[in-house]
Amino acid sequence: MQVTPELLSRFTLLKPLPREALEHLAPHAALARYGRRAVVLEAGAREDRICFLFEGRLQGVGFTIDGREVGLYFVEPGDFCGELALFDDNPQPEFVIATTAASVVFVARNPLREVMLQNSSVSNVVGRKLAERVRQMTVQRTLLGLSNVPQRVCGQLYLLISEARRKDDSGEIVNPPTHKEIAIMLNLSRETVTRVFQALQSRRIIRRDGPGRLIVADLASLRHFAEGEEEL
Amino acid sequence: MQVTPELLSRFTLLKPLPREALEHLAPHAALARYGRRAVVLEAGAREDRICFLFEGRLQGVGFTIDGREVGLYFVEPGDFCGELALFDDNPQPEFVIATTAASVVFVARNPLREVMLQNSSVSNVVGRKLAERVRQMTVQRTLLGLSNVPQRVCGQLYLLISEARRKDDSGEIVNPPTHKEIAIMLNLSRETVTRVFQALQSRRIIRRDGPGRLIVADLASLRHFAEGEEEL
DNA sequence: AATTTGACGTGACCGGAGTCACAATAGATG
DNA sequence: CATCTATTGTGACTCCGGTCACGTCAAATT
Repeated sequence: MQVTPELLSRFTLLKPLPREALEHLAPHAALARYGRRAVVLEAGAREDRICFLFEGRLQGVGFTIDGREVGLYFVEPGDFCGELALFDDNPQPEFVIATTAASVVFVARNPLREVMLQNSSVSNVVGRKLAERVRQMTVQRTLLGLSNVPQRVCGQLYLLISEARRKDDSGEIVNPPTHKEIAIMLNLSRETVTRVFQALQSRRIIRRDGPGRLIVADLASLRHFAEGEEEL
Repeated sequence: MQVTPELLSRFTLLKPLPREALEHLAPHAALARYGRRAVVLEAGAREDRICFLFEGRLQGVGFTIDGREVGLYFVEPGDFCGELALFDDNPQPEFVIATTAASVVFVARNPLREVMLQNSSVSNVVGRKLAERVRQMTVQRTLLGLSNVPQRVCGQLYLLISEARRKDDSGEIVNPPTHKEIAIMLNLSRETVTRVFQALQSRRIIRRDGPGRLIVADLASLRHFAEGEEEL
């Protein structure tokens, strides 16, 4: 399917690009749709394209040597993944899986590399994004250091909100990850996540709103629990 | 203390630079020495320099909200840290601490940035290095997914060897981290790491050689344990 | 040499998260 | 609508790593 420069410009990474760069990239871009649980990027593959998420939610997933899943990061609409291919030719280190039905735009690696090298301001943007990814991984890793497990879950929920929009004293998470998907992010079992969710629901801090929406009714309380000022 | 271009060229990141670039950087570089436990880079600070490790060992360390230490990565001689400052102006996300007496070379950020932007091949090198860091963090995170704790410790030891030199069926770790420093890398208590080390020593797989050297006598066995083919 | 400090070693206890097993939904699919 | 599958919910039990409380030892510091 053909992709217009306008569509490309809707991604924060590509937005600052000059019009001509976008027109140069558009022929090398393709739209794709994935169902839940589909593999978007394959670990170990020498991917020659970058993946921009248009709608839905993706998750970077690794596997331990004993076959256990490890959650690495979530990808929100407007963001992207597989960007390591822009910097070197090594294989993609982790799987990227659609946690919901998702539509993505693939942009071929080499044209994007060229644009990046010619336009040093673009290079800056990509570098900044990669740096941002490192910071995000650091925060995620720090979450794992919390010995109090409910606190860990609340921290993850809080991260999921700040990444999405958040208003006043409440927020919402669209296309929330399943308990299992949250569990592998936090090195927990699915049951433990379920129990924490139960506790939060009974305290009216969170609430489901249909299939694809999780409402955080009391953001302040959530933050208290995340910061350990109160125990669940 | 003044730094010569020759000294700068001994770092893998700077080695490929043309002579004139090194001469341009040298006046903006300074040598510094740190004692054990000294803070080399401060979290939250807007560092305006990149840190190249000449000898010793550094560790990136974060803190959870409840004050617990979290180990993020080790820095080996020849490598560097604080490189996020090259890409954006956000503060340094984590502490970098000397786990042994260490000598480092600081290079001012802005001159290095200029060299990086002018010489696109240099920009590539820095980008590759950052990508490498992301891969390394991914591996480290995956280690944490292992439910078998001795396996986790063996995996970390194995990583520490591959980063240093490794020959035939044995290897050595110079300036090995303390048990505590390994523990925070793996979300374990110091005592647990000690117990695993005891088990490995009694099986003649590892052995201390003076204060600053850890010998891995049986690398094959270590790998077996790391890969879970055998249980400790 | 005496003292202090920090790293390492080791046992006992206990809490809490993993595991297992199964029930109850809710979404997909025919 | 009926069926099937994935997700969520929940209890019971187990076990293993954290915590605490020491002791030992080597190295640095006075």
